[in-house]
Amino acid sequence: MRSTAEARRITVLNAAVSAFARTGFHATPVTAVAAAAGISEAYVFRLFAGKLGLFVAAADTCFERIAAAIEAGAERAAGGGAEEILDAMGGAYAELIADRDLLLFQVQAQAVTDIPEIAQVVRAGYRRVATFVQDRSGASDAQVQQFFAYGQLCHLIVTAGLDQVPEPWARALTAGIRHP
Amino acid sequence: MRSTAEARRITVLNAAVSAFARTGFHATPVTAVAAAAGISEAYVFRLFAGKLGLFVAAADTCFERIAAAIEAGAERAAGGGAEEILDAMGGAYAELIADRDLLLFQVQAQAVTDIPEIAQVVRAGYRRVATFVQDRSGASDAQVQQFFAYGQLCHLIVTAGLDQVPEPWARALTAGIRHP
DNA sequence: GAAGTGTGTGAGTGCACACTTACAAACTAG
DNA sequence: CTAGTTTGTAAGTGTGCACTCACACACTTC
Repeated sequence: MRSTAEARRITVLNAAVSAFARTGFHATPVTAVAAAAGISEAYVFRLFAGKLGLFVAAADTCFERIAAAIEAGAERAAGGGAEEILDAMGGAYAELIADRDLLLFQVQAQAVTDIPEIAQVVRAGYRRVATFVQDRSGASDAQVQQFFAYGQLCHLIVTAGLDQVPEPWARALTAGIRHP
Repeated sequence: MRSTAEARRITVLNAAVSAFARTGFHATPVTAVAAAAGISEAYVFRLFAGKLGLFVAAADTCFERIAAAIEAGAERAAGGGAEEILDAMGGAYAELIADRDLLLFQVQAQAVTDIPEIAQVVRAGYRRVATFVQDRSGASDAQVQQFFAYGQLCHLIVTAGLDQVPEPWARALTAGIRHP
């Protein structure tokens, strides 16, 4: 055996997150994912249940990575107050999305929530992250809400490239946002 | 003449905003827009410079409507403090996106900013709205930033359908958000 | 060494869709 | 009433892409 199917699946998923992040669900041919993973298109279809199955699996790993990063961030502020923990989580998240793939994938996933299977995995992903943030930080509802609001602002900053715009309105929107 | 080209363009743009909002740029065939507008696909291509030209034009009208709504909201709080004006703008925006088309279109547009022409029109749209909010409300940078952060949170709430989720984490994220 | 199982692909198939072209009908100007 | 302009469409064309199938190679088991 050249490789186990499970190992291939992981390779393909990494390629898929990257590819879908850049061009989105509908504009990304699975040939592109296959090429990036170094295998044939046909085998991708054997490993996953269609393009949709691949996207959903990629979304799953995406949220898993985000949850793990936030969890690790929280560890670093263990014992601190709610705001300190939230801040540490935010910092860990900022580091994680420095390569932009995870952030852009979330944006792409949000854009195709008209497909029920995707809407479901997006909700499940945010449920996982949000409950963890809430439970682990012990922050108030309002604080948690603010945490996610500024996270979403980060999506806008990156997709619209606002950190490259030297005008006052863009400076106001990007001020103090970590590493977008 | 059955109709002027300019009138047709407006009809088509309204249909385009609706259609693109639902299924996004790549998954929306221009036949769908043409059908919704009640004309032939071929004529859409005569009225606009390709599918991309149509999308960009639709984005333009989208941000124009948003700016107009916020402007009208600001009028209602004329003479008030920064926070009152911001609040009135937020209320006007919340009313505007009750039908979801304008909100979803923004999400779709953000997802295809890998296409330079779309990135440009998105930036231009936010420039227009953000400068107006900043200038007209007289609010601080931080207040303006917060305004947009919670606006973006609204996108998440609607696309993921969080207002339909009766769990605590979802309640925390949606608390106090106006009419998503 | 034969039979089975898991890994992998080349070569299709069929369809959806962006965009074009040739043509027709309505209206206008003189 | 005719020549020109504008509004409008039916019927293509070509291409990209999701998905399939028949087939081949590697490895194991007995």
